[in-house]
Amino acid sequence: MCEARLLSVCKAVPEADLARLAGTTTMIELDKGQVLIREDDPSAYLFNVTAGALKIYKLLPDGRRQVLGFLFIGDFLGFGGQTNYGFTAEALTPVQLCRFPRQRFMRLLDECPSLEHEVLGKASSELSCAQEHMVVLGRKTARERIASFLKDLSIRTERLDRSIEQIHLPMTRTDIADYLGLTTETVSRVFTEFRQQGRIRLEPDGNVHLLDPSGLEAIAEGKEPRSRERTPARK
Amino acid sequence: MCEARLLSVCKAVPEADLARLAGTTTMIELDKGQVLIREDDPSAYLFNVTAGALKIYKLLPDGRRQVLGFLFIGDFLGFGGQTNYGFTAEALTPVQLCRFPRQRFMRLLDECPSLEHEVLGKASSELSCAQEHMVVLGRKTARERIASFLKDLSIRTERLDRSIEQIHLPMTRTDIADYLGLTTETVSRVFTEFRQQGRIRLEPDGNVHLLDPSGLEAIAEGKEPRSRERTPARK
DNA sequence: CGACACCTTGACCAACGTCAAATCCGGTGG
DNA sequence: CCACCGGATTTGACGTTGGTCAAGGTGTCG
Repeated sequence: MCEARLLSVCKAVPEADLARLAGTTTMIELDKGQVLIREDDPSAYLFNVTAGALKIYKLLPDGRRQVLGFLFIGDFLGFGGQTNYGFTAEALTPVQLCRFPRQRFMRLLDECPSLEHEVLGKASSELSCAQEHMVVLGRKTARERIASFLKDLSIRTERLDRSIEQIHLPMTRTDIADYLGLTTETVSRVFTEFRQQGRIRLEPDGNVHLLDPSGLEAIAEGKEPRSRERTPARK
Repeated sequence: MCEARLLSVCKAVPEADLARLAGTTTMIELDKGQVLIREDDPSAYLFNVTAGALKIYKLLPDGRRQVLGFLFIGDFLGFGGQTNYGFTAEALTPVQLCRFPRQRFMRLLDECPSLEHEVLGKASSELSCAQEHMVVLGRKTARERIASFLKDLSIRTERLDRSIEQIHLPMTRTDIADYLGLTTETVSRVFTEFRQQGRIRLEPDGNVHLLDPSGLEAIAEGKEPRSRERTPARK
């Protein structure tokens, strides 16, 4: 009977089965900075975020880090690797989650097709997000990456709150850099550039106002004039 | 009753339901270069590759391209965007596919939990692949990207054929570049470097021999000293 | 044999990374 | 209330990886 139920996978579970789900579910709380799951650990549990924000990331042996995404209320966490987690998850803020034992949850899927539908839907939309992010990482410039990032957060914020032109960044510049395949310095420089251009306003507490959403949108989509464009040969 | 059945999602369908699935399924064939689905088109069908290879990609307005992946026999294609495709799919070789009407297929999922399990499994493992590729795109050098690419193909080849140290590249250098977030020139230069170091042998028909799998593995994982070359060139 | 698409190679260059230092800011303790 | 500390952020100078541009090579097919 959690408050986030309408946002979570649980919304797909009919009343009759809800008790069974609840019986095996534990409420978990984490402080900022605490690690929820560790890459390559056996995936004994699945989770549903009911409050707060997390980052998930993978590490290379030499310490390079790729942040795969940020999770907020309603996000589901755990599918992917069949037997072991494929990434580390760490709290960006104090976090509250529902924890489901993996085996039990999987068994419940058999008996509750609407739940499996819901989970498949979550997996599909995560896959879409991942594919969109590949475009960002593979083909966009630093400015385009930052603009895409701000736009994405704005859209996700919109789905929860209603304010679309003010967003909150619970993560550090380093997290953003590791998400976008950049360095903190580059992230900082682009933020400064956008600020000086009047496109955003940065507050010290991590709030950001999008003063020029459509301009950011244009940059994000690569519709902005770039110095050199691939146009039909000029000679 | 297709030959690829044991590799495809259909393997999860019990005999009883198989007729219903078959009744709505069409066999599709494409020539090299033909487009199967186009980004943003309504997703009326889902597909299962039964022969050949395809690439899937997204385009930016100015023509920049990100190849999201390559599909081979057994790969499933179509989930993701709920109502429209999220990418274009184009044949790299002559291709054969099973085509399922989306609506019908979705309805069949309700009645056949093992099929839905299978699809969810495919979606999950695609998500894992996508996340792994984010690390490649966001945090690896050109050499590491190429080494990762060769290793991935080697592992996928292993699952189908048995040869792990000889792989085939049905795609062009440009496709590889657009998959790895590089340019054709860089891909070509790294191939040349690996060839000169005796790590690979390139044949004109697209076959590649991995002469030094463990060296490539080390490079792919970023375990290689970031400095200069290694091992004497064997040519 | 020639056209064409693909691939390789070379010279140059710029976007972004690296390294270093200054600044900001929240928290802590006197 | 204020001085101080440490981590986060910003800013600047400079370097490098990989992109750009251009030319030439190679294989295929009609």
